[in-house]
Amino acid sequence: MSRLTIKDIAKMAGVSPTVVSFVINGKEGVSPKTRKKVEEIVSSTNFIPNLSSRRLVLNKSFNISVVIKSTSNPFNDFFYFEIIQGLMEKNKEYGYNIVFSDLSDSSSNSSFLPDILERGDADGVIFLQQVDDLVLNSINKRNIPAVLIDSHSTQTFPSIKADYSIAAYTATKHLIDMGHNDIAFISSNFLPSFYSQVFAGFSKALGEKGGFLSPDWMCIDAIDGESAYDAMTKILSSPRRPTAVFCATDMFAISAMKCVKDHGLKIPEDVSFIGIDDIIISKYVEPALTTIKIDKKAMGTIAMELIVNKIEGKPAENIIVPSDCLIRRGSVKKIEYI
Amino acid sequence: MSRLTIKDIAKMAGVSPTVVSFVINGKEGVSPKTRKKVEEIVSSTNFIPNLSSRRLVLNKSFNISVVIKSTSNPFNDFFYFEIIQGLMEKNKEYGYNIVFSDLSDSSSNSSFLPDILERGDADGVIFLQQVDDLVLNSINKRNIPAVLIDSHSTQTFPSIKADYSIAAYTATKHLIDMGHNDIAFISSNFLPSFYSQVFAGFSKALGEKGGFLSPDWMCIDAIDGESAYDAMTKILSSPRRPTAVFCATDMFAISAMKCVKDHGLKIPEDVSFIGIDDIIISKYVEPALTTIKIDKKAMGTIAMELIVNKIEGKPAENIIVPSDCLIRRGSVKKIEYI
DNA sequence: ATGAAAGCGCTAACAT
DNA sequence: ATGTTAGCGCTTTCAT
Repeated sequence: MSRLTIKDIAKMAGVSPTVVSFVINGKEGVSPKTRKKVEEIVSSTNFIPNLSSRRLVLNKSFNISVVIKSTSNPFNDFFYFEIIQGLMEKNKEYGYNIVFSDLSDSSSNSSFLPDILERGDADGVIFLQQVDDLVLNSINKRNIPAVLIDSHSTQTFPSIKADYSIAAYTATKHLIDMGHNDIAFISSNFLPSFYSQVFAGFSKALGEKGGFLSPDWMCIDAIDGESAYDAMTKILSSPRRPTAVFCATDMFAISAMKCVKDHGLKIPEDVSFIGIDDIIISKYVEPALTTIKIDKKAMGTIAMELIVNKIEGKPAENIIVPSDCLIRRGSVKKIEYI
Repeated sequence: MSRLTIKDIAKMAGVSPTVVSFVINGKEGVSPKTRKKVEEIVSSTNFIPNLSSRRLVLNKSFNISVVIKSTSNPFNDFFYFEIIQGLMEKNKEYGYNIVFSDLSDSSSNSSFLPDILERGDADGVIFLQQVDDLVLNSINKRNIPAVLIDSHSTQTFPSIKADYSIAAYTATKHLIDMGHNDIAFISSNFLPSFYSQVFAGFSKALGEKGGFLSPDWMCIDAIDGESAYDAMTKILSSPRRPTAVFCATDMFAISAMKCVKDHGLKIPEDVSFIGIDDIIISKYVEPALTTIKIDKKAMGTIAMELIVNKIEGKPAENIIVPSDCLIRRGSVKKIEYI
């Protein structure tokens, strides 16, 4: 027994397929009486119109592509997963198919895009985190509606970002409020826009307090857990030890904390730590990491709204999610001056 | 400028659409000469046939649905993500669209299935972790090819599982080999098949050594981090303290370790811990958790193979992934008898 | 080996 | 308000 078609329903209702189509799509121009009859038959037979034929005739795939860039870094996965939850939740309102691709997809063929985009099988695409400009150029050329999440690209796509300057300011300010003056700095400068935001926020907070930057304590080339660990080793080997360390990401903080513990020092008694992101794991490290929450689920939710707007031809502005939410846990000690 | 169609290519090559279709799909019955001509035009124009029309005529969606059950438990997410990576990686060979749905999808309508399955828009479905029998019954009724990952369902779908009996045995054996005799047990009995496997492996290892189970140290109703914490509290309040704790999941272990630390005890000096799963976070807790690795990426890879086999009508057996891989880290102390 | 033509299930213009 | 009909872009049967 194969599935019912719109023709079957039409026959059963004694009307034409057009009428059934109108009823299904909630269009005007059907008398209340026939509408009701058709609706009854549709619901009693559990009829669902074949999506493939709609795709063909409407020239719409009902797919939204979500592309993530595969890295070997498991921390990114945490970041992704929360965004994805937001995406899926919001999509329940829209009913698209959320199709995942890994950007390394494309390494196989000559193009830069995942297969689904290459074959024009997505109505829109959402990019998670950093994307190459090459990829974005391809998207532009093909005129595929796109939005960027937490990207630091210079391209002009609607994007949803955090304000890392505010986040860094809030974090540093907290350290200062807790009595810290001697604050080390660990960041990546791999993404210039990210770095400049973070540094701006950090130095603004420090400047307000009349504090200063100690070159021995400035590490700007961390890139992953390991290099953050190394950075911390270097900081600890400097003549004076900072009372607190500001880290541009929780991932850096967690690795640097490990370094401090390996040196036999106590957190937060000997050194305090603060991060940015509030990745899931931060709650579970010892001590739990004080950090600035970047609301990744909200990023997903908003991204979904933006892409649907774009697909429907409505305007879609850039959005910046609140980035000043301090999550106080156990990694920052209050210094009492007596 | 709209996209090229097979007709355009046919015209350019001076042949009929049929021939182009044959060439694209690698079918016999085209002279080498025309085949070559068509191939050249196809590749020079970057022609990719419209997937929607193939979907319609072939009655195939080219979608594989991956359904995850949304829980509030972030640990599950780690588990998912590794599986998903395996799925996506393997899918590069097949080229399906991997479409994600959250099972709570269905709460909106009267059915139990995600929309994509309800409307017959997936060629197959992969279920991650536990699924209700109600859902599986619906799948059966609709004759949708399905495979189960790490499910403890009694239904007869091809499934890819870990052997938690072997895992528990390996873990407990390691504790014993490290000199432990007094071993506490924390597990969930929520999924009977999971529980019986775990208990069987645990007691087998203990029995071989002539050890015994202390009722005070048996907790079988942990269900999440919190309850595992509580279970550990109870164990610590018993007259004698175990030297080691076996935990059926890393998540239980991590929470129970927190409890032990909160009691001012040291791990592994005072109490040793072992878990099962090797979730990402286990590497980062303090001390890093010794555990049994369940290869989740492999589970994803294999699941992809199985579902494609099923879709193509080939046989698809059950697969059990190796479950005896001990990952030694810092949470188990060797007891020296002097 | 190649081409003509029907048809997959729907939508939407166009009649009535 | 309702029906007829022509496609959407492919695959596939059937002629040639």
